Amino acid sequence: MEALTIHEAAQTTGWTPRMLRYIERIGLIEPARTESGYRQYGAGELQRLRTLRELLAEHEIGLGDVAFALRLRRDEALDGAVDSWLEAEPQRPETVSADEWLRWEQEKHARIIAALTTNETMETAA
Amino acid sequence: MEALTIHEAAQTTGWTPRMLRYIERIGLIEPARTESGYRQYGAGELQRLRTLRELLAEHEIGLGDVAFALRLRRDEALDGAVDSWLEAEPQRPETVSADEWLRWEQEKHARIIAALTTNETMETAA
DNA sequence: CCAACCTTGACACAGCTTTGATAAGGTTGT
DNA sequence: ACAACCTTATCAAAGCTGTGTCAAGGTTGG
Repeated sequence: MEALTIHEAAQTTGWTPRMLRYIERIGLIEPARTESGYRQYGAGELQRLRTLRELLAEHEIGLGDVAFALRLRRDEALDGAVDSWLEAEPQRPETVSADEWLRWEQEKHARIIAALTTNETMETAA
Repeated sequence: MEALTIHEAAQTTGWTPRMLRYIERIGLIEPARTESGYRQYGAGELQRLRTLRELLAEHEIGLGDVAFALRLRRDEALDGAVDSWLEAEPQRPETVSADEWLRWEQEKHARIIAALTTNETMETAA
């Protein structure tokens, strides 16, 4: 036996067994099962359970939000529909020039990397 | 002057004034205001209100879901964090080498003990 | 100046989400 | 063979979402 049971996994990750089942039910983490149906949490799942906790805490989001993000990623039609609805959003302070927009897009990637590789709040306050 | 008041906008879009205020509160559609604070719905907003209805109905999602998608789009750090968490999704026990597994097993007990002594919110075994 | 709008704020309620507890029964290791 | 796990299903409670309605007061147009 190389995987942890649900109680062991709960203990090492800080969740409760109940929540582990719930997290499975909403499709976030689905551990393998033994012949007889016992859940088996492997190292990958344990790691993801821990980072999931951090994700929720650091950004004040809920499990349902992550589940929705997953749904977006799996349902291309939905993703496109939502995205194109948001795309039309005329909320920007003022219409930016094509130049500014291009630059924004180019810097976007760098900002994401930065956000992921630093633990600090990025105060690149424009 | 071609902007509609909240009641007029509600009637032409199928929402209620109450919901239009709610939709504004969660950041989805924020109409301009007159000097005295009256909401002014323009053609663009009316169109978006109608397509928002379709979006929700066609994909069985809620306003909160769209609000979250908007948040993702505005908060790059959050978007990156969620995305990278989901990225690791296909991780399964067998993706981990036997070496790592062995080490994991050896440390398992210590981890559980540590988790128990540093996190007393889980006094299960009730 | 008055009716008919608008504003924000609050109370209310159904329904869904999140989480716990408990029951009835199967699996496992010693 | 028995304790200590595991499973699913169900009941329950706290909290959030979506929505209506009403109140107190400001704005507007005829």
